[in-house]
Amino acid sequence: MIADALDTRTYTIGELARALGLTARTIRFYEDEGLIAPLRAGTARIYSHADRARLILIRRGKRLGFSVREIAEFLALYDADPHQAEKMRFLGHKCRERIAALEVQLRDVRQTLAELRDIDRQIGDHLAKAARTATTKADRSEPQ
Amino acid sequence: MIADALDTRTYTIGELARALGLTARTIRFYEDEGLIAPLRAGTARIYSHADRARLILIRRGKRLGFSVREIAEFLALYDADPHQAEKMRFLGHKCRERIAALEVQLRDVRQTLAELRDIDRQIGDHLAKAARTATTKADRSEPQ
DNA sequence: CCTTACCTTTACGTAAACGTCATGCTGCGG
DNA sequence: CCGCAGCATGACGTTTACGTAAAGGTAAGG
Repeated sequence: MIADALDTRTYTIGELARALGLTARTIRFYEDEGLIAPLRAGTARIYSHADRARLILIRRGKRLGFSVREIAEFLALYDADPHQAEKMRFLGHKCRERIAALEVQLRDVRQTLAELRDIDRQIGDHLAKAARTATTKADRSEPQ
Repeated sequence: MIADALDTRTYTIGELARALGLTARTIRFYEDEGLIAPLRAGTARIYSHADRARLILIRRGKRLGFSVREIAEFLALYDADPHQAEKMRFLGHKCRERIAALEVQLRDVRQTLAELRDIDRQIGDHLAKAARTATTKADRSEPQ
C-alpha cells in the first residue's frame, strides 16, 4: 500500500536537513535537547516518517518564535499518553497556556499586518503622486 | 488640552521600564542598537510620548519573534521620510517582504491554534470519560 | 549634611542556538 | 585497494540579547 510505503520510508539526517531547510548540526542539536530521538543503525541515525513530521512541528515552532524548551513542552502535548489523569490535567493546563499565548500572537500579527498594509499603501500612493508630478514637469518642459 | 497634556508628558527610563514590563538595561540596549534615541536632560534620558509608542512597537516586534535588527528595519518603515523616491521604493519592498513573512506567521499561528484546541478538547473528553469510569466503579463498590 | 532613590557609563558575564573545525568510522564506485 | 561521500562524536567559537556588578553623578527629604 502507498500509505505503508510512505510510513515505512526512512531518512538519513542529511536527507531531512536538505528537505526541511535545516542543517544536520541543527537536527543533532534538537536531539541533544530531547526534542527528537531517532532510531539507530549502529551509530547512524534513522528517521521515520513520524520523526520527519516531528521536525516539521519543531520548525514551525521556531518560525513562531518559541524557544527550544518551549517547543519541547509543546511536543509533549502531542505525545500525551492518556493514562495517568494527573499528567493529562497538567498537559491540559499547559495546552491552554499555549493557546492563550498564541491568541495574543494572532492579535499582534493581525495588527502589525494591518499597519504594514497601510504603510505599503501610503508608500504606493506617494510614489504614484511623485511619478505624476515628474511626468507633469516633463510635459511642461517638453511640450510636444 | 488633554491631548497636549498627553503629548507633552515625558517619562524617565525607570517609569517606562515599569510601565512596559521591560528593564532599564533593555531600553538602553535598544538605544545602543539604534532603535530609539530619546532627548537628554544633561545625561539623563527623557522619553516623549512618541518614544513610548516606539517602545511599544519594539515590544510587539519581540513578541512576534523578530530580532532587534529586524525590528530596526521594521521601525524604518514607520519613520520613512517621503522625499527621496529611491529610498521609498526600497522601503516599499521591505514592507512587502515583512508582510509576506507575517502572512506565513498568521497561517502558522492559526494552524497551531487549531491543533492545540483539538488536543485540549481531546484531553477534556478523555478526563471526562475517566471521571465517569471512576464514578461508575465507586457506585459499584458502594451500593447505597 | 546625610541618606535614599534615582539616574549615568563601562565592562565583564551568560544562556540560547547553533556554526565550525578536528578526527575518525563506513560503505561503495572505479 | 583507494578515494570520496556521508555519517558520527567532541569540543571550541560565535552571535544575540540582554543580566549584573562597579563606580559615580544628582535631586529630594529628614
